[in-house]
Amino acid sequence: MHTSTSSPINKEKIQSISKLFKVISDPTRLSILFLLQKKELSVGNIVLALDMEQSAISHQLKILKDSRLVKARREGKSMVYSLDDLHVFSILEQVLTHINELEQ
Amino acid sequence: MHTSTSSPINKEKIQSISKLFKVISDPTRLSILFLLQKKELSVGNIVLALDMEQSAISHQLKILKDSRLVKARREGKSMVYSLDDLHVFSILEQVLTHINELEQ
DNA sequence: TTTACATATTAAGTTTCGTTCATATGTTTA
DNA sequence: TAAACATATGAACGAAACTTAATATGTAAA
Repeated sequence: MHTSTSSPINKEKIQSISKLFKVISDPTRLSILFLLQKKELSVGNIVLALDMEQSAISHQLKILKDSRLVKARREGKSMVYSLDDLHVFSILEQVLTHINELEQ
Repeated sequence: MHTSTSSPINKEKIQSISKLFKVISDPTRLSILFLLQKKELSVGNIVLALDMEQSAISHQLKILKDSRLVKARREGKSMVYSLDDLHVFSILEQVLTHINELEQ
């Protein structure tokens, strides 16, 4: 099947795709996504896991949330984040396969 | 199958993945990749198709080539570029599907 | 109802990145 | 071999993005 026949690639689509890739091209955001694959986590726990400033993590979480890749809910004083887009994660796994193959 | 069991995600892997995504997160480079999916093209033809400066295209082609996503061969006075990594293109197609689903 | 805790937000500072301009390199043709 | 053509390269500029520092907001506990 050709992508070109089923859905032509116009400029808007290029923009959408590049925006998505830009979001998941930052190491911090990528790390957060891989962390959340295992289980949902509070901001504090993400900060601990990645050993970064709380403010930096919050900024990146906002970008992930605005892109609808993660969602958040309040739990007492904490905010608990989890993946909101499993399809994107399957893309990440495919890339991991790609990287692993390159290593060999 | 868990990625975490088959291949743990360490910092180097995160860096590799983010580098790859960074390369394909630029609209110009993405456009070039989609153009080359259909057929190989000379620099001049890519310039015509995207209506951009020759220098800008050359710079982006270099980045794509350094990342081993495209390859080049000389043909007379021209350089002809083609995809060098079909696996990355299958990732792009999956993303296209993702985008198309979001539209509906 | 203060105080402590957890996260979000704003602004500033620094770096990274893409484009443009000018020019160099390489190839063919006259 | 000089001119024309095709592409690559280096420097400079502006914009975008990430981090940090300071502070605001929201929730629970004392």
